Amino acid sequence: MERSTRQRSAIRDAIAAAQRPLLPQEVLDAAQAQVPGLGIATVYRNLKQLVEDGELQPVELPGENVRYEPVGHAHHHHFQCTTCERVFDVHACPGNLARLAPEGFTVETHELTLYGRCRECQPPQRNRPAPASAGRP
Amino acid sequence: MERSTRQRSAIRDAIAAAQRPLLPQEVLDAAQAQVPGLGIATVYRNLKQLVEDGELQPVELPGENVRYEPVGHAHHHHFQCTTCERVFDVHACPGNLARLAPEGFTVETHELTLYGRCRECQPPQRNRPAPASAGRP
DNA sequence: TCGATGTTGAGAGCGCATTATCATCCAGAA
DNA sequence: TTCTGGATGATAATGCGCTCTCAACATCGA
Repeated sequence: MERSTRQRSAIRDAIAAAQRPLLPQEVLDAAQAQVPGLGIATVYRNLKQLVEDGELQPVELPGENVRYEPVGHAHHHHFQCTTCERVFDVHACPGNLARLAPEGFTVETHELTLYGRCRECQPPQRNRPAPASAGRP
Repeated sequence: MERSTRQRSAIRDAIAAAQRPLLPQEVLDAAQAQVPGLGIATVYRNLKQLVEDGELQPVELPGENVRYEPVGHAHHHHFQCTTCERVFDVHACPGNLARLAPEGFTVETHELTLYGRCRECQPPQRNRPAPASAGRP
C-alpha cells in the first residue's frame, strides 16, 4: 500500500501553501525547509504520483517547464511576472473565444497567459513603499 | 558577406508557403521537396539567422517546441488542432485583458491559444464532405 | 575562369529536464 | 519490537532539441 512519509507530506504542503503553480525545483526548495535532505528524484516521483492520484495538475506555459498546482480550481488562467518569473492564478476568463477562430474551425478550449508585473515587482513610485523581495530575485 | 544558397531559399519559401508557424522538422520536410539533401543543421542555422535578420519570429505555445513564422503580422494569436497538432494563425484578439489580472498586478501583454479542430480535421457529418488529409495524420 | 571564403551535411557533442538504478531507510502491520 | 516491502537519496542514465566541428562544396567578386 501507499505509505505516508515526511517527504510526501512536505511536498504536498509546499504546493498547497504556495497558492500558485510551482516548478519541480521550486517544490524542492520549499519542501526542503521541512525535510532538509529531500532529493529532487523524490520530488519528481511524488509529483508524478500526485498527478496520477488526481491531486495535482500540470500547468504548461509557453516556453516554460511544467509547473504543478492542486486540482479543483474552476476554469482559470495564469499570469507570469516578467520580472520574478513566478506564475500566479488568474480567476477570470474573457469567455466567448470561439468566435475568434477562422471559419470552419471548431474551438474546444483555450489557454490564456497574461504577462506583466506582479504585486511585489511593481516599479517603485512616489508615495508607495518599495517592492518586497520576490523570493526569486 | 551573406550568400544566397538554394538551401536558404528553400527554407524561406517553405515557411512563406505554409501560411502557419512551422516546427524546424516541418521546415525540413517541406524544404526537402526543393532541396532533397537538406540537413537539419542547416535548417536550425538558417532559422536562427532569419530570426536575427528580423525575417522570422519564434512562436511558443504551451508544452510545444518553438515554431517559426514570418514577422510583419499584426498582433495575433494561434490555434492548435487537437487532431493533427498543426498550428494556425488567428487574426483576432479578445482585447482588454488587463482587467482580468489580480489587484495590484500590471498587465503588459498576453498570449492566447485556442484548441480544437481545424477545418480539415472536422468529424464527418451528414451532408458534408469527409475531411481532407491533414498532412500529419 | 579562378580563388577566397561563406555555406553545407553528417555526425558528434552539449545542456537540460526527467527517469532509472540500487543500496539503504523506515512506515506500519503483526 | 520485529519484520517486510514501499519509499528515499545519490548518482548514472536517458531522451531530445539544438549546436558545434570539420572536410567538402559552391557562391560571387575579381
